[in-house]
Amino acid sequence: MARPRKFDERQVLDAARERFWSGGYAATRMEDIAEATGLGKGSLYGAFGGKQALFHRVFDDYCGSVVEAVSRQLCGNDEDAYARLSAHVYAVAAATAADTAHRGCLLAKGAAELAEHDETVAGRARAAIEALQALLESDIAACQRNGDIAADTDPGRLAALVLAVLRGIEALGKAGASEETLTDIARTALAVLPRPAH
Amino acid sequence: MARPRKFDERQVLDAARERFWSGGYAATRMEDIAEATGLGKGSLYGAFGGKQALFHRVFDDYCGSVVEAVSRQLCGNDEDAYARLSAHVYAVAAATAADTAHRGCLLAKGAAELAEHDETVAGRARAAIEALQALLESDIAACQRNGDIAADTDPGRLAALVLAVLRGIEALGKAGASEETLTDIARTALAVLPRPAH
DNA sequence: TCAGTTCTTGACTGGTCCGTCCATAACGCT
DNA sequence: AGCGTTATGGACGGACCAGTCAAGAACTGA
Repeated sequence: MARPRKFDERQVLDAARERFWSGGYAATRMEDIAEATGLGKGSLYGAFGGKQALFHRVFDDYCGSVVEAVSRQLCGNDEDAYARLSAHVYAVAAATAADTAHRGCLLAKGAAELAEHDETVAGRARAAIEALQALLESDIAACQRNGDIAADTDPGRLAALVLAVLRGIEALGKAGASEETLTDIARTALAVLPRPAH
Repeated sequence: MARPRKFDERQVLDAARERFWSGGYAATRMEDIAEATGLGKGSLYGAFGGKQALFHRVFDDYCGSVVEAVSRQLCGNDEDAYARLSAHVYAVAAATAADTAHRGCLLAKGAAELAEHDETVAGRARAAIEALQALLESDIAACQRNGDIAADTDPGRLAALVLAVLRGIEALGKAGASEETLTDIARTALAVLPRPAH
């Protein structure tokens, strides 16, 4: 009936994410995104509404995909729960160190720039953080059931601590800490988690 | 000989910091700062050179004052080293929770927005982080000498971990974590630090 | 009091950027 | 093929903003 879209929405969102991620919200121009995708500005506005709406869409997608990725890394049986936790913590350190451009995480960057004045961004960031904490808590509880972590500590508190360490690794990576430092932090954090008495 | 300045440089820097802190670099207009201080734009440019130069100045001052404040909190004799460490960790959690506007720390916010594209900001942030780590390490070493923390763990690594936790507390606070959560993280972090065997 | 220097102010410039608009293109249905 | 509908793309409007400039103000030393 009507003229079909020539572009793939997914690709446009990916390109937009790339731009917002490296430049930040304020410093990214809609024209940058238009050029990056080959679209005209009219199409961009027609499809997504405007700069803020586009960012919200990108931010939502990003938060969702982060939570989903962590969920895949942390869900499983009790026997491997500690191995999954350990792998996840090291993976965050490695990924942060590998991010030589020091862009950090879009979740952190977007929240830092906009959360104070944009309730939508703030709410979405809060929800993502809570989801991550819940995933960690459930994995840590599994570790406790399997005897890999002392059962006398509240798993929620340990999860909050681990989450803080992970976000801290991000932050230090952005400030230029070396891969060695970040890996050391990951190792030390895992090492200080309370082990059950034998 | 010449006409003296009517304004206090310190007050202008404070006002500028306030604006950059809540709005971010890109979203703050030089005119905002001019209005906040009652100065004309010409005076601002005459005294500080430009927007970027002014931000660098503000950022430098902020980093310096943070390091200095932490230094005051953490330096002292070995007997009180653990008490100082503990007080500092709780203080960061409390300060983050008290920051209801969720602006976080200008060091983190400025680095998040600009470090990728501004080598001066990146370098200054890195230097500040290293200074904070050194302060923590020296206090933790004092704790070890005094028998409050197990001496068989490298103080540098513990310091890096504590620093990551502190930065993580900041990040979670910005994402909307409750005061209770933040205080719990502080408590748990202190609790998991290795104690010497009796 | 006058000269010389530095500070102040706000209007102005040149450029940037968000968002709109419109002429045109592509498609399916009848 | 003709028509209605939706997508495209680029030019345009209007607002905003960093930085400049020129005219005048404030001060000191002679």
